[in-house]
Amino acid sequence: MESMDMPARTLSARAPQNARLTTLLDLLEQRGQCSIGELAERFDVSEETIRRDVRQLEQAGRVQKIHGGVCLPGGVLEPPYRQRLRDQAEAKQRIAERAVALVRPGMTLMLDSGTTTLWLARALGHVRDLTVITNSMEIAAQVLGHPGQRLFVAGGAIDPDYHAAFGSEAIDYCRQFAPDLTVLSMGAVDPVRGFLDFDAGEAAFKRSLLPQARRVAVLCDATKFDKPGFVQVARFADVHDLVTDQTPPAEIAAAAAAAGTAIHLV
Amino acid sequence: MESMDMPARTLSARAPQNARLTTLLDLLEQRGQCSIGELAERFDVSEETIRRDVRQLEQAGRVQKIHGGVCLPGGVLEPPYRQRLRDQAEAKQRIAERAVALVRPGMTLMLDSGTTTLWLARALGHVRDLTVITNSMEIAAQVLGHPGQRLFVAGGAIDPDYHAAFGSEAIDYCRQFAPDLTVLSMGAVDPVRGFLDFDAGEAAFKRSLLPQARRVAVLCDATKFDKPGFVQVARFADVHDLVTDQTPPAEIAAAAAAAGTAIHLV
DNA sequence: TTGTTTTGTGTGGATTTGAACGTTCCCTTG
DNA sequence: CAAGGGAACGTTCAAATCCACACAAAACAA
Repeated sequence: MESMDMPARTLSARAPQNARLTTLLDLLEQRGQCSIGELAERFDVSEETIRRDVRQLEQAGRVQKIHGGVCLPGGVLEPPYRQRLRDQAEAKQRIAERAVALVRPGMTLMLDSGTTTLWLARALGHVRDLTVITNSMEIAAQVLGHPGQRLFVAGGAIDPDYHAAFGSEAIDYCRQFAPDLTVLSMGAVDPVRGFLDFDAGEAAFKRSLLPQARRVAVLCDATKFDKPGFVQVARFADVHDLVTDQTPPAEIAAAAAAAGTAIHLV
Repeated sequence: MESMDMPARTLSARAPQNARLTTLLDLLEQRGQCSIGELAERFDVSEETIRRDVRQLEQAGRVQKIHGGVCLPGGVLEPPYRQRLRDQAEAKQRIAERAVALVRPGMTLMLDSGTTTLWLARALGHVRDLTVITNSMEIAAQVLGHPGQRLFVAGGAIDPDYHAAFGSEAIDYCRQFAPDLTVLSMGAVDPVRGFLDFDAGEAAFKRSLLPQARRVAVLCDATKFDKPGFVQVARFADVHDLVTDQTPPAEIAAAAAAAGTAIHLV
């Protein structure tokens, strides 16, 4: 396994063949972290052998190497939501700060799950007298830290990837609200099919929000313009505001103009 | 490296760096603030090393440096929530670790909002194949960080003091589940009236959980034994297990024994 | 036997740690 | 209000520790 011409992917899916690797993982899950020397003594092998094992497990994403030892993945320095925030972080943050201008004190806001909307929730920290409805646990945690903001959460089964509820309970719960502004993040934008997403459940939830909203804003960075979408969420005519960080392609700009969607650049 | 007969939380000297950061954060959540010298002595490293750790954590936004020590971020506006979390923190943590013994892999758990149940959610981090239902945003955030645990959240209007949903939507949502174990924290215990709480809404939510549960456990520290309650939540006969940190007064012990409530001391 | 995989050892490089030293900040005293 | 003492802070540098790579020995299978 030294040379890199063989894909290390072979052991990532199923359980490791080596008995020592499984025992090591068990030990880690029991203890949370171990030092290299400790493990070497425990298995009665050299420290270098342990390091090789740890390297394999790290490539498979099962553990995390640290100086002096090994621990379970999910570092202390990065709470889970921060990891996903890193992608296109500057662009998303700028977009979120621009979107704050769409919000007035006293408004009722619906924020769907998504990293860009999470940035928006953060940027709204100083706005008082706000009512926020969301299906995202991350956004809920954020809003709870903001004094003077009321929070309503759509519950149900929580998707472990998105940390949000997309089920029928969440859809039914949101139907009772008539938010002044509904803010959505989106997986892709297509000049013909409008706003698209990759996950069917997520898309169905977002679609259900459209009829209730007085105004709909979509936040997306420029990387979404040349991505192939999967499930349709909204047409251009459904969206009043599109906040993005780069001038969209001509076809998209034309479709937005024809449908009356205002484009806000940052 | 010493033997590991100590509890996992009090790490032996010379643990890997990441372990120190984790433990430092845990300590800070219990105490609210610590001095540099105190931490250096606690971890048996130089003060300079602690300062370097603190710098890292500060850059990650997890702590805040102050002259002479370190404290949790958030500043002057301390929500009552964090105060309760620190109150009797060691006792609650010990109680939570004892309560882990009531949980088996594969179980479905209902955890109500409360600082002791939040400690339990933390202590359950390494238990695989668990289904958790909760109305607490804090517990939800905690469980989302645990791989292999499914999460269902009861939503609705979120109480800004408790960070949890107590409304009729939450009650209705929880009615569909039949958890193997329902864990409640409680505001007070009375030999005659049983288990009591201070908030009517919270009490109504907890009461609604009792008929669904196969087994009910109450976690409460000893300070709850001589507090005057306000709203009744459950009788002794409704509760199968009471986990606490000190021998309860004779009247309470007698009432528990008469009703068949098992008392677990830590 | 031969070839492959795993393990142990040695070396150079990288990271972390602790002590020393100059600076900054807080608080008391005049 | 200013000055000064002292504690805390950040920086620098040497020592210790840890890590990755290379290569040889050992275990194993064909």
